[in-house]
Amino acid sequence: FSERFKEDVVQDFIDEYAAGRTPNPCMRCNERIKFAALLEKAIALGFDAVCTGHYAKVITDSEGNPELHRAADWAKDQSYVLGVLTHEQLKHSMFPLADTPSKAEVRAEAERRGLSVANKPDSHDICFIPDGDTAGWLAEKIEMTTGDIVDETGSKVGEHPGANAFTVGQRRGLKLGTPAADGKPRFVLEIRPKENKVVVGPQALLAIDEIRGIKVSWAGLPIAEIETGAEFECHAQVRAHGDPVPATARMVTVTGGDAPQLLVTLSDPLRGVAPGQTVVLYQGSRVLGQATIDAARSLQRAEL
RNA sequence: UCCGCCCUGGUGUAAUGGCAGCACCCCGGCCUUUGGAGCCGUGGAGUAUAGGUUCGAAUCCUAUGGGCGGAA
Repeated sequence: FSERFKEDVVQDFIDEYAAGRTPNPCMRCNERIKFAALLEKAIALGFDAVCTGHYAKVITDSEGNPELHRAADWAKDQSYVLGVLTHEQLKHSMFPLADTPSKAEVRAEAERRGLSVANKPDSHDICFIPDGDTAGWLAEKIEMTTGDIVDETGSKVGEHPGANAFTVGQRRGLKLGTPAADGKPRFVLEIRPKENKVVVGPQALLAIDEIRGIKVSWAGLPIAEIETGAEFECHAQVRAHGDPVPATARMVTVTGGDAPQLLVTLSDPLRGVAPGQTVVLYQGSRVLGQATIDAARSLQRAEL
Protein backbone atom coordinates (compact mmCIF):
# COMPACT_ATOMS: atom_id res chain seq x y z
CA PHE A 1 0.00 0.00 0.00
CA SER A 2 2.86 2.38 0.65
CA GLU A 3 3.77 2.05 -3.02
CA ARG A 4 0.23 2.83 -4.16
CA PHE A 5 0.07 5.69 -1.67
CA LYS A 6 3.31 7.14 -2.96
CA GLU A 7 2.10 6.92 -6.52
CA ASP A 8 -1.55 7.93 -6.22
CA VAL A 9 -1.41 10.42 -3.39
CA VAL A 10 2.09 11.81 -2.94
CA GLN A 11 3.00 12.03 -6.61
CA ASP A 12 -0.40 13.48 -7.47
CA PHE A 13 0.15 16.05 -4.72
CA ILE A 14 3.48 17.06 -6.24
CA ASP A 15 2.12 17.13 -9.78
CA GLU A 16 -0.81 19.30 -8.80
CA TYR A 17 1.35 21.85 -7.00
CA ALA A 18 3.77 21.83 -9.92
CA ALA A 19 0.83 22.80 -12.13
CA GLY A 20 0.00 25.74 -9.87
CA ARG A 21 -2.99 24.12 -8.24
CA THR A 22 -3.76 23.25 -4.62
CA PRO A 23 -4.57 19.57 -4.15
CA ASN A 24 -6.34 17.86 -1.26
CA PRO A 25 -4.30 14.72 -0.55
CA CYS A 26 -6.73 13.41 2.08
CA MET A 27 -9.53 13.22 -0.46
CA ARG A 28 -7.20 11.56 -2.93
CA CYS A 29 -6.21 9.00 -0.33
CA ASN A 30 -9.83 8.21 0.51
CA GLU A 31 -10.64 7.90 -3.17
CA ARG A 32 -7.69 5.77 -4.21
CA ILE A 33 -6.34 4.02 -1.13
CA LYS A 34 -8.55 3.66 1.92
CA PHE A 35 -11.73 2.92 0.06
CA ALA A 36 -10.14 1.51 -3.07
CA ALA A 37 -6.89 -0.39 -2.77
CA LEU A 38 -7.54 -1.31 0.84
CA LEU A 39 -11.15 -2.16 0.16
CA GLU A 40 -10.23 -4.43 -2.76
CA LYS A 41 -7.79 -6.25 -0.57
CA ALA A 42 -10.36 -6.62 2.19
CA ILE A 43 -12.94 -8.06 -0.17
CA ALA A 44 -10.37 -10.43 -1.61
CA LEU A 45 -9.73 -11.65 1.91
CA GLY A 46 -13.43 -12.27 2.45
CA PHE A 47 -14.41 -9.15 4.37
CA ASP A 48 -17.56 -7.20 3.56
CA ALA A 49 -16.47 -3.66 4.18
CA VAL A 50 -13.89 -1.17 5.35
CA CYS A 51 -14.71 0.36 8.68
CA THR A 52 -13.15 3.66 9.76
CA GLY A 53 -13.55 6.16 12.54
CA HIS A 54 -14.75 8.97 10.30
CA TYR A 55 -17.59 11.03 11.69
CA ALA A 56 -20.16 10.42 8.98
CA LYS A 57 -23.16 8.22 8.38
CA VAL A 58 -24.21 5.80 5.69
CA ILE A 59 -27.96 5.27 5.35
CA THR A 60 -29.28 2.48 3.19
CA ASP A 61 -32.69 2.91 1.59
CA SER A 62 -35.28 0.18 1.05
CA GLU A 63 -33.71 -0.72 -2.28
CA GLY A 64 -30.34 -1.26 -0.62
CA ASN A 65 -28.79 1.87 -2.06
CA PRO A 66 -26.46 3.77 0.25
CA GLU A 67 -26.61 7.48 0.98
CA LEU A 68 -23.82 9.40 2.69
CA HIS A 69 -24.88 11.84 5.42
CA ARG A 70 -23.29 14.14 7.92
CA ALA A 71 -22.56 12.83 11.41
CA ALA A 72 -24.99 13.65 14.19
CA ASP A 73 -22.54 16.18 15.58
CA TRP A 74 -21.92 18.64 12.77
CA ALA A 75 -18.98 20.11 14.65
CA LYS A 76 -17.11 16.82 14.29
CA ASP A 77 -18.57 15.91 10.93
CA GLN A 78 -16.12 14.57 8.35
CA SER A 79 -18.48 13.80 5.53
CA TYR A 80 -16.69 16.40 3.41
CA VAL A 81 -13.57 14.29 3.00
CA LEU A 82 -15.71 11.26 2.15
CA GLY A 83 -17.55 13.08 -0.60
CA VAL A 84 -15.33 11.39 -3.19
CA LEU A 85 -16.76 7.96 -2.40
CA THR A 86 -18.92 6.38 -5.05
CA HIS A 87 -22.09 4.36 -4.79
CA GLU A 88 -20.09 1.16 -4.95
CA GLN A 89 -17.55 2.25 -2.37
CA LEU A 90 -20.25 3.38 0.06
CA LYS A 91 -21.84 -0.07 -0.10
CA HIS A 92 -18.69 -1.39 1.50
CA SER A 93 -18.04 1.35 4.02
CA MET A 94 -18.97 1.53 7.68
CA PHE A 95 -18.69 4.54 9.99
CA PRO A 96 -19.73 3.44 13.46
CA LEU A 97 -19.01 6.82 15.01
CA ALA A 98 -21.90 8.41 13.12
CA ASP A 99 -23.97 9.09 16.22
CA THR A 100 -21.25 9.25 18.84
CA PRO A 101 -21.72 12.39 20.91
CA SER A 102 -18.12 12.92 21.97
CA LYS A 103 -14.65 11.76 21.17
CA ALA A 104 -13.87 11.43 24.88
CA GLU A 105 -16.32 8.53 25.07
CA VAL A 106 -14.70 6.85 22.10
CA ARG A 107 -11.29 7.12 23.68
CA ALA A 108 -12.61 5.80 26.98
CA GLU A 109 -14.12 2.80 25.21
CA ALA A 110 -10.87 2.15 23.36
CA GLU A 111 -9.02 2.35 26.65
CA ARG A 112 -11.32 -0.22 28.24
CA ARG A 113 -10.72 -2.60 25.40
CA GLY A 114 -6.99 -2.08 25.49
CA LEU A 115 -6.72 -0.75 21.95
CA SER A 116 -3.31 0.66 21.15
CA VAL A 117 -4.78 3.73 19.47
CA ALA A 118 -6.71 4.88 22.54
CA ASN A 119 -4.40 7.80 23.13
CA LYS A 120 -3.20 8.36 19.60
CA PRO A 121 -3.43 12.08 18.85
CA ASP A 122 -5.99 13.24 16.32
CA SER A 123 -4.50 13.28 12.90
CA HIS A 124 -4.14 16.64 11.25
CA ASP A 125 -2.02 18.42 8.69
CA ILE A 126 -0.59 16.43 5.83
CA CYS A 127 0.42 12.98 7.05
CA PHE A 128 3.44 12.61 4.78
CA ILE A 129 4.84 16.02 5.75
CA PRO A 130 5.35 15.46 9.48
CA ASP A 131 6.87 18.83 10.35
CA GLY A 132 4.06 20.74 8.65
CA ASP A 133 6.42 22.70 6.44
CA THR A 134 4.63 22.13 3.16
CA ALA A 135 6.47 24.87 1.31
CA GLY A 136 9.85 23.54 2.38
CA TRP A 137 8.88 19.98 1.48
CA LEU A 138 7.68 21.05 -1.95
CA ALA A 139 10.87 23.00 -2.59
CA GLU A 140 12.75 19.70 -2.56
CA LYS A 141 10.39 18.09 -5.07
CA ILE A 142 9.61 20.92 -7.44
CA GLU A 143 11.96 23.29 -9.12
CA MET A 144 11.18 26.72 -7.72
CA THR A 145 12.04 29.89 -9.60
CA THR A 146 11.86 33.38 -8.17
CA GLY A 147 9.24 35.56 -9.79
CA ASP A 148 7.11 38.64 -9.35
CA ILE A 149 4.31 39.33 -6.95
CA VAL A 150 1.89 41.75 -8.60
CA ASP A 151 -1.23 43.52 -7.37
CA GLU A 152 -4.67 43.33 -8.96
CA THR A 153 -3.74 46.04 -11.46
CA GLY A 154 -0.62 44.17 -12.57
CA SER A 155 1.91 46.42 -10.84
CA LYS A 156 4.85 44.63 -9.30
CA VAL A 157 4.81 44.82 -5.50
CA GLY A 158 7.40 42.22 -4.59
CA GLU A 159 9.12 38.96 -5.38
CA HIS A 160 8.52 35.35 -4.39
CA PRO A 161 10.87 32.34 -4.27
CA GLY A 162 8.55 30.16 -6.34
CA ALA A 163 4.87 30.56 -7.20
CA ASN A 164 4.07 26.90 -6.63
CA ALA A 165 4.35 27.16 -2.87
CA PHE A 166 1.48 29.66 -2.67
CA THR A 167 -2.24 29.11 -2.66
CA VAL A 168 -5.30 31.24 -3.30
CA GLY A 169 -6.54 32.97 -0.15
CA GLN A 170 -3.16 32.87 1.55
CA ARG A 171 -2.19 35.89 3.64
CA ARG A 172 0.95 35.05 5.58
CA GLY A 173 4.38 34.54 4.11
CA LEU A 174 4.17 37.06 1.29
CA LYS A 175 6.93 39.12 2.90
CA LEU A 176 5.98 42.19 0.94
CA GLY A 177 7.74 44.63 3.28
CA THR A 178 5.58 47.57 2.32
CA PRO A 179 1.94 47.61 3.37
CA ALA A 180 -0.92 48.24 0.97
CA ALA A 181 -2.00 51.85 0.45
CA ASP A 182 -5.06 51.29 2.64
CA GLY A 183 -2.97 49.60 5.35
CA LYS A 184 -5.03 46.43 5.15
CA PRO A 185 -3.68 42.92 4.67
CA ARG A 186 -3.33 41.47 1.19
CA PHE A 187 -4.20 37.96 0.10
CA VAL A 188 -3.18 35.75 -2.78
CA LEU A 189 -5.85 36.19 -5.45
CA GLU A 190 -4.42 33.97 -8.10
CA ILE A 191 -1.43 31.83 -9.08
CA ARG A 192 -0.23 32.15 -12.66
CA PRO A 193 2.13 29.22 -13.16
CA LYS A 194 2.92 30.03 -16.79
CA GLU A 195 4.07 33.54 -15.92
CA ASN A 196 5.41 32.39 -12.55
CA LYS A 197 3.43 35.21 -10.98
CA VAL A 198 1.50 35.51 -7.76
CA VAL A 199 -1.36 38.03 -7.82
CA VAL A 200 -2.29 39.67 -4.52
CA GLY A 201 -5.03 42.09 -3.50
CA PRO A 202 -7.52 43.08 -0.82
CA GLN A 203 -9.73 40.54 0.87
CA ALA A 204 -12.86 41.75 -0.90
CA LEU A 205 -11.50 40.52 -4.24
CA LEU A 206 -11.29 37.01 -2.86
CA ALA A 207 -15.05 36.59 -2.94
CA ILE A 208 -16.11 33.80 -5.28
CA ASP A 209 -19.59 33.45 -6.76
CA GLU A 210 -19.22 30.70 -9.30
CA ILE A 211 -17.26 27.46 -9.36
CA ARG A 212 -16.63 25.16 -12.30
CA GLY A 213 -15.81 21.62 -11.27
CA ILE A 214 -14.24 18.70 -13.12
CA LYS A 215 -13.74 15.04 -12.22
CA VAL A 216 -17.28 14.92 -10.83
CA SER A 217 -18.45 11.96 -8.77
CA TRP A 218 -21.66 11.10 -6.92
CA ALA A 219 -21.82 9.68 -3.43
CA GLY A 220 -24.51 7.11 -4.06
CA LEU A 221 -27.10 7.23 -6.79
CA PRO A 222 -27.15 10.61 -8.51
CA ILE A 223 -30.29 12.69 -8.08
CA ALA A 224 -32.56 13.07 -11.11
CA GLU A 225 -31.43 16.58 -12.11
CA ILE A 226 -27.93 15.34 -12.74
CA GLU A 227 -29.01 13.19 -15.66
CA THR A 228 -31.24 15.88 -17.16
CA GLY A 229 -28.84 18.77 -16.66
CA ALA A 230 -31.51 20.68 -14.78
CA GLU A 231 -30.56 23.18 -12.12
CA PHE A 232 -30.99 22.08 -8.51
CA GLU A 233 -30.82 23.67 -5.09
CA CYS A 234 -28.09 22.52 -2.74
CA HIS A 235 -25.40 23.66 -0.34
CA ALA A 236 -21.77 23.86 -1.37
CA GLN A 237 -18.78 23.35 0.90
CA VAL A 238 -15.22 23.93 -0.24
CA ARG A 239 -13.13 22.92 2.77
CA ALA A 240 -13.21 20.29 5.47
CA HIS A 241 -14.09 22.75 8.20
CA GLY A 242 -15.99 25.42 6.38
CA ASP A 243 -19.58 26.46 6.42
CA PRO A 244 -21.77 25.19 3.63
CA VAL A 245 -23.38 27.99 1.64
CA PRO A 246 -26.66 27.95 -0.30
CA ALA A 247 -26.08 27.34 -4.00
CA THR A 248 -27.59 26.16 -7.22
CA ALA A 249 -25.82 23.66 -9.43
CA ARG A 250 -26.19 21.87 -12.71
CA MET A 251 -24.25 19.59 -14.99
CA VAL A 252 -23.04 21.13 -18.22
CA THR A 253 -21.58 19.50 -21.29
CA VAL A 254 -18.50 21.10 -22.66
CA THR A 255 -17.97 21.61 -26.34
CA GLY A 256 -14.85 19.83 -27.46
CA GLY A 257 -14.58 17.84 -24.27
CA ASP A 258 -16.43 14.69 -23.44
CA ALA A 259 -16.50 14.80 -19.64
CA PRO A 260 -19.42 16.82 -18.32
CA GLN A 261 -18.63 19.50 -15.78
CA LEU A 262 -20.35 20.79 -12.70
CA LEU A 263 -21.32 24.45 -12.54
CA VAL A 264 -22.06 25.76 -9.06
CA THR A 265 -23.46 29.24 -8.42
CA LEU A 266 -23.13 30.43 -4.83
CA SER A 267 -25.80 32.57 -3.18
CA ASP A 268 -23.30 33.78 -0.60
CA PRO A 269 -19.73 34.30 -1.79
CA LEU A 270 -16.88 32.20 -0.45
CA ARG A 271 -13.26 33.25 0.00
CA GLY A 272 -10.06 31.35 -0.64
CA VAL A 273 -11.38 28.98 -3.26
CA ALA A 274 -8.34 27.46 -4.95
CA PRO A 275 -8.25 25.39 -8.14
CA GLY A 276 -7.44 21.80 -7.22
CA GLN A 277 -9.53 21.90 -4.07
CA THR A 278 -12.78 20.02 -3.74
CA VAL A 279 -16.34 21.32 -3.74
CA VAL A 280 -18.80 18.96 -2.03
CA LEU A 281 -22.55 19.39 -2.58
CA TYR A 282 -25.13 18.66 0.10
CA GLN A 283 -28.91 18.58 0.33
CA GLY A 284 -29.72 18.82 3.99
CA SER A 285 -27.47 16.31 5.71
CA ARG A 286 -27.00 14.25 2.57
CA VAL A 287 -23.82 14.36 0.53
CA LEU A 288 -24.72 14.46 -3.16
CA GLY A 289 -21.22 14.30 -4.58
CA GLN A 290 -18.16 16.33 -5.35
CA ALA A 291 -15.99 17.83 -8.03
CA THR A 292 -12.46 19.14 -8.26
CA ILE A 293 -12.44 22.91 -8.58
CA ASP A 294 -11.05 23.83 -11.98
CA ALA A 295 -11.92 27.52 -11.97
CA ALA A 296 -13.56 29.94 -9.58
CA ARG A 297 -15.03 33.23 -10.67
CA SER A 298 -15.76 36.45 -8.85
CA LEU A 299 -18.43 38.91 -9.88
CA GLN A 300 -16.05 41.70 -8.95
CA ARG A 301 -13.26 40.40 -11.11
CA ALA A 302 -14.26 39.86 -14.69
CA GLU A 303 -11.52 37.54 -15.79
CA LEU A 304 -11.69 33.83 -15.14
C1' U B 1 25.87 78.09 -3.74
C1' C B 2 21.22 80.72 -1.49
C1' C B 3 15.69 80.25 0.51
C1' G B 4 11.66 76.96 2.30
C1' C B 5 9.60 72.11 3.83
C1' C B 6 10.77 67.23 5.55
C1' C B 7 13.46 62.65 8.18
C1' U B 8 9.77 57.96 14.10
C1' G B 9 10.39 49.60 13.92
C1' G B 10 11.34 46.07 7.66
C1' U B 11 7.07 49.47 5.63
C1' G B 12 3.16 53.33 6.27
C1' U B 13 1.77 56.51 10.05
C1' A B 14 0.26 58.74 15.51
C1' A B 15 2.12 61.36 19.67
C1' U B 16 3.95 69.27 19.05
C1' G B 17 7.61 69.72 26.12
C1' G B 18 5.59 64.65 30.18
C1' C B 19 4.81 56.38 29.92
C1' A B 20 6.86 56.45 21.79
C1' G B 21 0.75 54.21 20.12
C1' C B 22 -1.71 51.95 15.70
C1' A B 23 -1.73 49.16 11.02
C1' C B 24 0.80 46.05 7.61
C1' C B 25 4.87 42.57 8.36
C1' C B 26 7.64 38.76 11.11
C1' C B 27 7.60 35.06 15.25
C1' G B 28 4.95 31.74 18.63
C1' G B 29 0.34 29.41 20.23
C1' C B 30 -4.83 27.67 19.50
C1' C B 31 -7.97 25.44 15.87
C1' U B 32 -7.80 21.31 11.99
C1' U B 33 -7.59 14.34 8.77
C1' U B 34 -5.95 18.93 2.81
C1' G B 35 -4.11 24.05 1.27
C1' G B 36 -5.68 28.27 3.44
C1' A B 37 -8.51 31.41 6.60
C1' G B 38 -9.73 32.88 11.59
C1' C B 39 -8.64 33.69 16.86
C1' C B 40 -4.97 34.62 20.92
C1' G B 41 -0.09 36.55 22.61
C1' U B 42 3.19 40.63 28.46
C1' G B 43 6.16 38.12 21.51
C1' G B 44 9.99 40.93 17.58
C1' A B 45 11.47 45.58 15.68
C1' G B 46 11.78 52.62 15.77
C1' U B 47 12.55 58.80 17.14
C1' A B 48 18.86 60.03 10.80
C1' U B 49 23.84 61.77 13.33
C1' A B 50 26.42 65.17 16.90
C1' G B 51 25.83 68.85 20.40
C1' G B 52 22.70 72.40 23.28
C1' U B 53 18.22 74.38 26.30
C1' U B 54 15.11 71.92 30.17
C1' C B 55 13.36 68.66 36.24
C1' G B 56 11.97 66.27 31.59
C1' A B 57 13.05 66.49 24.18
C1' A B 58 10.41 62.53 18.76
C1' U B 59 8.68 67.58 19.91
C1' C B 60 12.49 73.72 21.11
C1' C B 61 17.75 75.64 19.32
C1' U B 62 22.56 74.80 16.43
C1' A B 63 25.49 71.97 13.12
C1' U B 64 26.12 67.60 9.82
C1' G B 65 24.02 63.93 6.52
C1' G B 66 19.89 62.52 3.36
C1' G B 67 15.09 63.68 0.52
C1' C B 68 11.60 67.18 -1.93
C1' G B 69 10.30 72.08 -3.74
C1' G B 70 11.86 77.29 -5.46
C1' A B 71 12.01 82.61 -12.23
C1' A B 72 18.38 80.56 -13.85
